[in-house]
Amino acid sequence: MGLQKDNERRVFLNNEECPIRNVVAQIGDKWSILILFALVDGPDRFNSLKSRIEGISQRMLTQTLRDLERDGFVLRTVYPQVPVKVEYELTELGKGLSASVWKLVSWAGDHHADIRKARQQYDEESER
Amino acid sequence: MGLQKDNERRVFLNNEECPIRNVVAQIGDKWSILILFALVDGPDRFNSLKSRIEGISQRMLTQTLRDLERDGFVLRTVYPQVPVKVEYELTELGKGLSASVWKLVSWAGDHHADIRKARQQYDEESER
DNA sequence: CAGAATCCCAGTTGATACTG
DNA sequence: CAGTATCAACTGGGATTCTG
Repeated sequence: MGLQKDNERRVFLNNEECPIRNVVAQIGDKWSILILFALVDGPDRFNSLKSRIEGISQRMLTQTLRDLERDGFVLRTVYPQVPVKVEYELTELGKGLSASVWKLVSWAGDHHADIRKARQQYDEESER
Repeated sequence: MGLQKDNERRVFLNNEECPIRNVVAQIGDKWSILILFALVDGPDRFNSLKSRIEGISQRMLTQTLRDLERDGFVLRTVYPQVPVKVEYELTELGKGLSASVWKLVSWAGDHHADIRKARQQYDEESER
């Protein structure tokens, strides 16, 4: 797993086998999770995604979709019409990932107030 | 929640209230999760952490610990001896976060093979 | 419509040296 | 021991322009 339980537990980096760096880091970027969630309702087209995901540039949407496709989370289908139509949808793997990430986001949502409070308190204390 | 269910679901960015950007993005950096996991076994000292987390620089360890402390995930205790001793440990909030992240990492671990396979396949296909 | 290609800056990170 | 300070290098990502 890349995480090993030794006498002294060590946490590894640069380990090809490590899912933490290899997967979590992959979706820890600025846009992956947002795209994943934008697709949970069903397939969607490039420009539709672009308009639904606030603030994303076309460059980043393309790039992040490619990465997600590469990892098997997203399926890209081209319909050869004029003009061309391209649909993106979650694979089964992608749905699993989304569900799993969703739990984390839920936790974050539930504890968001605590975090903001801690942050505020920390900032106040460090001012003095 | 920052995520809203409209007729057309939109995903927001730059929303102060949004836990996705505010929390997940916070721990989506290069080191936070590693540090969190390094602390699940119990309190640890600065230099011990540094040696257990492979590849982290002292600068990044300091900085990331500060951020985690600010968010209320980590507690920092200074023992005024000579030389000084500083211990870091997870707060209750931090334990909750770790547990929650752990589920995601577990999922990643379970499906890591699938992801690597997809990645390999994608790369092979794009070579031609 | 759905991108590909460039350019370029701002923020992040690493390396190094110094300190209470 | 546990940092802080500084500077250089790297890189993610936005803006813009062009195309099948």
